Amino acid sequence: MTGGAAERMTRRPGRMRPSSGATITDVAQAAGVSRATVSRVMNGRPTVDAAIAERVRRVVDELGYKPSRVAQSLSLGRTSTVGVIVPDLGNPSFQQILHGVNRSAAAAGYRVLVADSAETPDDEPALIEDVRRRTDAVIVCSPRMNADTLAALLPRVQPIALVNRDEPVDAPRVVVDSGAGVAEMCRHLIGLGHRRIVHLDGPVGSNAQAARLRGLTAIGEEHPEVELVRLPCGSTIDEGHAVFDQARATGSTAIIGFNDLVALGVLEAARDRGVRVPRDLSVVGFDDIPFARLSSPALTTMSVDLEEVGETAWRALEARMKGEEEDGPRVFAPVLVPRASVDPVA
Amino acid sequence: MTGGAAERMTRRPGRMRPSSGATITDVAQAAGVSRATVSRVMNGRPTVDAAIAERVRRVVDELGYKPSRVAQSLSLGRTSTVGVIVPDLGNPSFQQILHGVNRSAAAAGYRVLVADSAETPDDEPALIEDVRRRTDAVIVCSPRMNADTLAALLPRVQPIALVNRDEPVDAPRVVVDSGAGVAEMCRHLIGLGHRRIVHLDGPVGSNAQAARLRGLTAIGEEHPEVELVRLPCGSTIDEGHAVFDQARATGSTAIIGFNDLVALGVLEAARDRGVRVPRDLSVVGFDDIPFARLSSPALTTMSVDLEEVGETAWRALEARMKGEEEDGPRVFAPVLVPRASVDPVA
DNA sequence: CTGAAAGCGCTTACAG
DNA sequence: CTGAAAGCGCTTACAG
Repeated sequence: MTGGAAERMTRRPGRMRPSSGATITDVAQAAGVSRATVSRVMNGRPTVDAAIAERVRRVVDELGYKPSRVAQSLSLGRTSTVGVIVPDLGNPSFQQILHGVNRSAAAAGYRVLVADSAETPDDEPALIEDVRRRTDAVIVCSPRMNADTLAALLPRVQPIALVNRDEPVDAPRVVVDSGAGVAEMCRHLIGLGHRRIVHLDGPVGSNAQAARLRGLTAIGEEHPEVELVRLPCGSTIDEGHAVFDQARATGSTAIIGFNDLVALGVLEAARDRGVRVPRDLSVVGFDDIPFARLSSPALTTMSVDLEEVGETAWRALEARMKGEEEDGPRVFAPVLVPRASVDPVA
Repeated sequence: MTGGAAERMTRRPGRMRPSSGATITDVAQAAGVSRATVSRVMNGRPTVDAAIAERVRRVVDELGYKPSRVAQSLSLGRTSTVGVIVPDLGNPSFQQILHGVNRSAAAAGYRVLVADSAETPDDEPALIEDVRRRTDAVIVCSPRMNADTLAALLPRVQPIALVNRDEPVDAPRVVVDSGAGVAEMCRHLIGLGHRRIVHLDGPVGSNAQAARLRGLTAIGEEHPEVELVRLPCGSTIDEGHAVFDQARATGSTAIIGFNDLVALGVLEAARDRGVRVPRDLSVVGFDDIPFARLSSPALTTMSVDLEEVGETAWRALEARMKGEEEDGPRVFAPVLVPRASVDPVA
C-alpha cells in the first residue's frame, strides 16, 4: 500500500485508462480488505466469505472497477490475444480467413490483433515478431518471404500457425491444395474442348503460385495436346483488368485468373472491349468469394471455404498451444463450381 | 536480481513467450550492467557510454532478446494498440473501414485489435469494454445499441470514436450522411420518371437506417406525387435475395437496397426469376463496394470511400487522445455513381 | 477464509 | 554516465 489515488495521479503523465480508472488497490482500500481478496472475488474463487465478497462487489460497482488486462497479462503470462498477419487486408480472401479465425478465437475467449504487411515481403519478419510480442501466438497467412527467412523466423515466434505455406516446417499448417485445384479446373476446360488456355500468374513467391505451377506442369504432361500459356499478373481486380489485352493476344479460348478478383477484372475488361464471355472467351477464377456468383456472367471457379480455413487455422494453433502433436498439414481440396462464364469450344 | 532463468522457469507454468524468452534481467546479467542501462540502450537513449552500449547490443543479439510489450505497456501506461469493433466482420463495408483504420493506425505506430459483435446489440457494451481494457482507445462502427445504453457506456470507455452514429455525444464522430444520400438517389430515380419506389430497410436501430428514414420523409414532402414504399429487409445479400418477391409485389419500378449487398441479392433474385434489370426493374444500392461495378448489370449506387472513413476515424481518435477539441462530426456526403442498373420509366 | 509478500518484465526519477 | 529502487496493476503460493 504505497500510495493513494491522488498521489498516483501525479506520478506519471498520459495515463490512457478510462476516466473511472479505479485500480485493485482502490477497491481494496474502499472495501477494507486486501488486494488478494479483491482478486479472488473478481475471479470467482469460492473460498471468499459471502459477506465480504458481497461488500467487495458493491465497491466494485460503485467505483466502476475493471481489472487491467495489461496487468493481468503480465501476471498470468498470457494475453488471451492472437495475432493474424495477412499480406493485404483489402483482399476478400484474407478478410474471410480473418473472419473465420476471429469467430473461433472469440469463442475460445481470445481476441484478434490484425496486421497487414502491404504485400512487402521484406517487412514481414519484423511485423510478425512485433505482433507476436503482443500476443500469445500468431497465424500468418500466405507469407511471401523466402524459405530461409521463414525458417530463421519460426523459432523466434512460436507458437505460430501457417496458412497457405506448405513447406515442411515446425509449425501447424493449413493449406489449400491449389495445385490440385488448378489441375481440376484445367481438366474441366479441356473436357469442354479448350486447347489453348492462359493462366494469369499470382504474386511472385506466393505459395499458391508455386502450387499452381506444379498443377499446370502436371496437366502439361497429362495433356500434351493442350497449350498452356502463362502470363505474369497478380492478385487484384486492377491487375486482371490490365493484363486482359495481353491475355487475349495469346489466342487462348480460356483464361484462368489467379483468383476471383483477377478473373473479375478480366470480366470487366472483356465487357469494356466488347468481348462476350463466355461466347467469345471463357473466364474462370479461384476461391469462390461471395461475389463470384454475382458477376456477369456468374463466375466459374474453384471453391474453398476460407472462413473454415481460418477456423481450422485457429484450431491447429490452439492444439499447438496446448502442446499437442501435429499430424501433418490440414489440406483443403478446392471443388469446382461450374457457373456461367465457361462455354464449350465448338 | 531475485533469480536466474532456471529458477524463474519453474515458478509458473504455461509461459507463452518464444522459446528464446530472454528478459531484460538476463541481458543485464550477461552484459554485466544494470537493467536500467539495458533499457536505455534498447530505447536509444544517447546517454550511454558507447562501449557499454555496444556490449549490451551484442548480448541482445546473442540472446535474441526482445522486450516484452506487455511489460512495456504496463510500465508506460499505454499499449499502442487501438480497438475496432464492428457489427459484422463479414460485411465488406466494415472490412473497408477496418482496412482504412489499420493503414493509418499502423503508420502512427499503433496496432489494431478487431472484434465482431455478430450483430448482437446486447453484447456490444461488454465487448467494447473488454476491447477497451486491452487497448488505448477504441473505434466503434455502427453500434446498434440504443441511445441510453450508448450514453451510459461512453464515459467508461474513453477515448472512443464513433463511426456512423451521429447523436451529439461526447466523442468524435465520423458519419456518412445516409439521409442526404438516399434523398439524392430518390431524386435521381424520380428525375427518370419513377413514381413508385421501394426502399429495403436496413437493420433495425442502425444509425444509417434512421438517417434513411429522415431522407425518405424529406423526399415524401418534396414529391407528394411519388409513392415511397418501405420493406423490412437487412444488410446482407441473402436478405436482399429473400425479400425480392415481396418488393416486386409492391408494383414499384425501382428498388433501393439498404446497401450494395442487399441490392446485389436483389439482382441475383431478379436473374433467378427472369426479371430483366434495368429493363423491367431498376435496382440501386448504397456504399459502392468494390464489386458494385462488376455486377450484372453494373450497380448504380451512392459512393462513399469507406477506407477514407476509417482513416478519418483514426485521425479523429488520435486528435482526441492528444486532448484536442472537437469541431463537430466529420460528415461524408455520398456521391451518386450512375451505372447500368437503372432505366428511365417510359 | 484472509493477508503480506513476492513476482510478472519493463521504465524512469533520483542520487551519485 | 550508471545503478538501486520504486512503481505500473495484477495473481497466487504460502503461512496463518
